[in-house]
Amino acid sequence: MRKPRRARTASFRQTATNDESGDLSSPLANSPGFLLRLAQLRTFDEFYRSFAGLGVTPAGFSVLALIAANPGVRPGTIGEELRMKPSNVAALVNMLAAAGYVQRKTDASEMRASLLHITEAGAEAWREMEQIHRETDARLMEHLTSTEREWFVALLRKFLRR
Amino acid sequence: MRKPRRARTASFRQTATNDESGDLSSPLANSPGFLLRLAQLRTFDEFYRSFAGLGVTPAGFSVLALIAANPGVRPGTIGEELRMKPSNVAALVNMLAAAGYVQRKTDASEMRASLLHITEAGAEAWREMEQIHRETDARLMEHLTSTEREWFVALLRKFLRR
DNA sequence: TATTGTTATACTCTATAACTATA
DNA sequence: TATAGTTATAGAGTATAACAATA
Repeated sequence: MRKPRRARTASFRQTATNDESGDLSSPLANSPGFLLRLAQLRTFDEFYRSFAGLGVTPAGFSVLALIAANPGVRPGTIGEELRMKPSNVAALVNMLAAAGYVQRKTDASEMRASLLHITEAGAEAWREMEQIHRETDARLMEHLTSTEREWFVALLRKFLRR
Repeated sequence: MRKPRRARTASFRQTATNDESGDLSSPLANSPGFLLRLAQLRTFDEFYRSFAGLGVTPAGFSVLALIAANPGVRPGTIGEELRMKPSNVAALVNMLAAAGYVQRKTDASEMRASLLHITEAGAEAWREMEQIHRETDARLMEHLTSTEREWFVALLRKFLRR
């Protein structure tokens, strides 16, 4: 359920346009798509560093977060929110259920749907993870000023709006 | 060498803090790590949409870009720059070589190293891809004003600096 | 017949290990 | 012995297909 993450260091110094320290020309150094890819790699690295030993992946963490904040939420809703396929949501819920963090119930008025609830153990684990996650995000952003952080999040949100 | 990408729609409307349109509470809606993850998913979706039929993945594209811009570059340098393991760089170079886009030569003064060069066919393919990539990035950013775009890229670069 | 969800499985990407050749 | 690169392979994540149950 875990995943090691390690890689030779990457670096993108900022110069007028693209190049790197030595003499390497990086034609993608200003490509938002490429930069987002590297940014997410860094994000996962930090996640695994913080959550080592907790037995959760980023995906599992995000599913648990949604269930904790929305008791009775349905798998389909989680999939839309997190852009996961229904089958993969089910697999993650299975793992969370096996860990004793989550329970499936069935909606009396909609017998097809299953309603996801967090258990007491799940709520406790979530409280701990929430704290670690806050610290992880803080570490991710530590090179930015507080104004830059606000802009960064706001721009990411606008980037995602459709 | 391709990869389909499709998912049920995700949406994060912006409100004061976190919630979603209906009534879903999204505790991660302001988490940079989570937002970066979604942003990259969108990036890959757009990439595959644009490059459908061209037989390149984002990774292969980025390797070709570096070789095109840096004739004689070495696999190790590419790995550092793109945060790929040496073994995976080799596999991608194999694919690009099989496509006739890239050639391996050996450095006379460093017989261990292999120097990567783009072929004529590769250069031509790259010119086409470069154009498509520019359009893809433009589409990605179309919801942002030009000031926001500059900020977004600048902040991503700063976020990645170490 | 369409929708919701689950299981099973195939495919792709990334990481690790073993190996060759050169320094 | 350490470094650069490659091959082979295992593991994790994601997608597709088939199915059951309900609407």
